[in-house]
Amino acid sequence: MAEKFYITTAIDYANDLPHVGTAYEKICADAIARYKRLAGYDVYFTMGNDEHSINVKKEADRLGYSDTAAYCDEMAVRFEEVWRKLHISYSDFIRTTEPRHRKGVQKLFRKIHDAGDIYKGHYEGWYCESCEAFLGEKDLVGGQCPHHKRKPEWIQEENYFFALSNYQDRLFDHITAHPDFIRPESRRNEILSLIRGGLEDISISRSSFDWGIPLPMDPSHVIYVWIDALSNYITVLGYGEAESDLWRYWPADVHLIGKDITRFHCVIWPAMLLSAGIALPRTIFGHGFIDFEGRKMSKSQRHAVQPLDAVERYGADALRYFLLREVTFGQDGDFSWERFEQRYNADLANDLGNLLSRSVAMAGRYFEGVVPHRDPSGDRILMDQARQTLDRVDAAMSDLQLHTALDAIWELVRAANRFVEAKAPWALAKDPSRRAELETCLYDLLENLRHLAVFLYAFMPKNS
RNA sequence: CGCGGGGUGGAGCAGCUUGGUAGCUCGUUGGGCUCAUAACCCAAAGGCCGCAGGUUCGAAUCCUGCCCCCGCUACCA
Repeated sequence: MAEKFYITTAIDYANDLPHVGTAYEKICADAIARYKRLAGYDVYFTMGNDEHSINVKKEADRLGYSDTAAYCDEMAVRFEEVWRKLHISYSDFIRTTEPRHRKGVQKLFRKIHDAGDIYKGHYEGWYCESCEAFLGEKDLVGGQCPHHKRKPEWIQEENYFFALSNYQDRLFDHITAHPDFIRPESRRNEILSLIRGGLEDISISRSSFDWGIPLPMDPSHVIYVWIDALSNYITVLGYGEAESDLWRYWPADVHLIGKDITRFHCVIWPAMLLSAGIALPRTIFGHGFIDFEGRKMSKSQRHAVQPLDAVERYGADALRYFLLREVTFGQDGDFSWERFEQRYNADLANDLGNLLSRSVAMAGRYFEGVVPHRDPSGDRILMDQARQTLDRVDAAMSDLQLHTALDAIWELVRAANRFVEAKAPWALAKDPSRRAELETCLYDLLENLRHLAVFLYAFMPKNS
């Protein structure tokens, strides 16, 4: 039985189409998932849409939908279309409005409740309607919301709370004892200092609107959207069902998420799992953001790139390659058309494309396209290089260093181009007595292309 | 004292965990080859690795202080 590997991506708000930053996360996860499959693992890879956000409802209202669910249905279709065009090989796509999710969330909620970690309390504070959030005294400037220049209202609400503070010490100990629990290290440090500063209980229900999953013990409240969303990682494995074959994939080996939501994943989610008596995930990896032309992407300013624009112009593999190679995994990166075209031309077209082109042309010209035989006594320069590349790629992928893996592969590409220069097969072809050398040279080149195709499969599945 | 990220040849970046001749891509200059996509290969120029101290035989890499840029506060991964 193959060892299992479970990787998840964050589920996305269904109120707008994914931009390149959103796609980046799925592409990274897909590369990891494909690599693991190639390495023989039994991989499960999930993604989905988060549909219970109040922002989703507002967007549906704005567009004139009388039924928010109908809007979500359409968005789910469009999201999945984008992911398919990027060749994202996900195992399942979960939507938070699905019955299986609702059942799972309520089950988890009940578990936490039974553990004594949910209580009813009052929530009160200054509420800015424009921010849709409570503001602390120290946030106010002259008694006003600093962003909207208006006086917030004092609101009191009766809410259910999750006793997050109960888990402060256990979380801290777990993170300290497991260096790979939160990655990269900078995020880990951030979370540790956050916990050190003390955790407060959080409000986990809303009664001011009904777009969401009702509390099992009080249907007048809906469950806070983050509790709802985080649960997807287990509901997609059938947590809400009596029996699920998929449960063998838990715990997750990697939760791949954006750096902005590390707090939810590294504090609240593990605390929920601890409370419910469920095993914790192995690694939570917070990747960086992708800027566009040097500036943060923004939907309102229409400063963003649609992944499909890039796919139409250069193909999915080119976009995947650019993001995986150009961005140091874990850090922020920048997408610009200029850089993209540069990478495309230099790496894909010239280095790799030309290598393929010249190799195949020579095989055709000298051997009528038939792969020649190798002289066993010939040197193994290129073969040895490929062997080293395999080791380097494997080490890099085990450590989730996607950009390093591609670096290593491209060194092999350049080595192959150098190999051609060194062997000068066009000169060998003019000398019949060196026929064996020529055959070996071409054999090695073609064999190397085959190796490259395997190496590149995880990153560029279409063309490899 | 809010939290965090970054400052490396003209541009964009890696290296920093586990100190020991500063590396990659693009660009520039010169050369080579002709199988191939005006491609590919070789060579050269170009950096006091933000600043100042400290630890060390030795620091881009560890420690301390400072400066500058960016993100978190507005839908957003």
